Amino acid sequence: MSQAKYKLIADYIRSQINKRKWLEGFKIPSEMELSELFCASRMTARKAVDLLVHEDLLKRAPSIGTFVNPPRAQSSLLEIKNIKDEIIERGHSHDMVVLSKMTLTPNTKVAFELSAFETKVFKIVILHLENDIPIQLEERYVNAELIPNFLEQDFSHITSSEYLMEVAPLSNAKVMIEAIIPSKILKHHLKLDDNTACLKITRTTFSENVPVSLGYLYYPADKYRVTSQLSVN
Amino acid sequence: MSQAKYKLIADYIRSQINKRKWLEGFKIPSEMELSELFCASRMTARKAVDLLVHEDLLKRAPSIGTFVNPPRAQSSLLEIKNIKDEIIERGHSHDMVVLSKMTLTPNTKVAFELSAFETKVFKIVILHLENDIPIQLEERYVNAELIPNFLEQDFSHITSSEYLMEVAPLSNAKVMIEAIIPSKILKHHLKLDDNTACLKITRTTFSENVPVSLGYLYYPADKYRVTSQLSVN
DNA sequence: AAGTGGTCTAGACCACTTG
DNA sequence: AAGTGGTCTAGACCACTTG
Repeated sequence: MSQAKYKLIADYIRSQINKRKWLEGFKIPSEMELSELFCASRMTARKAVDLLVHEDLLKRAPSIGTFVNPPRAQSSLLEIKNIKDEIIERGHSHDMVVLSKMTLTPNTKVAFELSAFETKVFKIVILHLENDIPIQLEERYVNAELIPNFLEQDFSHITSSEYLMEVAPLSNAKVMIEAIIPSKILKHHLKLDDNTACLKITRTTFSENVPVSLGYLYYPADKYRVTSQLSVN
Repeated sequence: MSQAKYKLIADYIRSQINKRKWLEGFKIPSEMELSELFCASRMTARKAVDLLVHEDLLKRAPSIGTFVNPPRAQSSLLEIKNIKDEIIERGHSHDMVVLSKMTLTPNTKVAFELSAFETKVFKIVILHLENDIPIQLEERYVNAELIPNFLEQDFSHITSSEYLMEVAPLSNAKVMIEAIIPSKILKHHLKLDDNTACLKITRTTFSENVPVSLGYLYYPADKYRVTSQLSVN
């Protein structure tokens, strides 16, 4: 299959950045230079740059040039996106390691959030890797009555979000973002040193206003941040 | 001020959607029709559509047409609330201590965010107290050319947000949330112990798409977290 | 004066879905 | 066969910053 020329140019720029040949603040070749380099018209080179500006990888400064933005995984709070899609969109590899699976009687907090006072809940702990580097530890509780086959899924291939989306389409969610000092076990799984904090996102998801799942998502603070654009009107 | 033609076309489409003349699922005029309607080339009409596809307002279906998307998920993180209003709403007392005020030549990062390559910026550092307990350290940079009287304000009585809102009404903002291990000086000002992380919110605010102000807001992680409700549709 | 990104034109060929 | 979006070209003029 053949790629569009502007995608080839974008891939080239992306790879220079990923390979750290072009670092933060680097002024990339001008649109004219790119178009000559790839025997393309300026509009085509420009389209490649447009793509990466939209991905927040580059930033334009009119009359001056186009520059590499600071690196870092980013995520928009607004979108209900799972970590896998986010990683794939960045063109990186995504892998999962299932650390544990169990059925249990929920503690007060979990029971309250899931309105699971009468039923058991399933718990899974999954480590998500981006290019083989830990990026998220997912600790998830699911109402066992609502999603009876949850534990039988192969969570090294399908994400919990994907499976839940299939069986209980998401209608809304409640999100909380906190900063924490990582516990020993978190430091171990996320390979954190003593100088790195941890971002904790707690997300309760609802299907038709019934709480289905509660997830505690832990991220290494040096590799992950949440971003959001907002506008008045 | 004159608008680019593609923006006019985009505004037209946006207004049709906002006025509910074009509803979810509606097939908008083809790129050829739009270009004829506005006496523009197809590439220009296409650029307008591109813009709205990126905003998630439209969706393309090759060979078929371009359609209006369902309304987007929304989040209360969107609310542009300042710390003072938040504290007052809780029925608590709010006080501010101005730690520093200065005029300086911006570093690369600040210059980028504020597009302040040619001008000086003002910097203020303010500690916000809720019931006499430190709740936010605000480090704010403001384009000195755009807001020339900024430093002369009495920031122990008016917040920077309130003043900025007066002189340069906010049109949109970019927000980033991170977790950090606090520096010594942060620990001191926020009275943090060694076991407490710090939530860092970076917010760039725009007035009519011109970046006006860049704020780094630091919160004690044990006293502050961000919450948000979001719903699909 | 030379270089930059921002915008725009008037064409072109393509693969694909539809009547 | 006619219509759609996807891609691409080889130009053009603009405002702006820089040497």
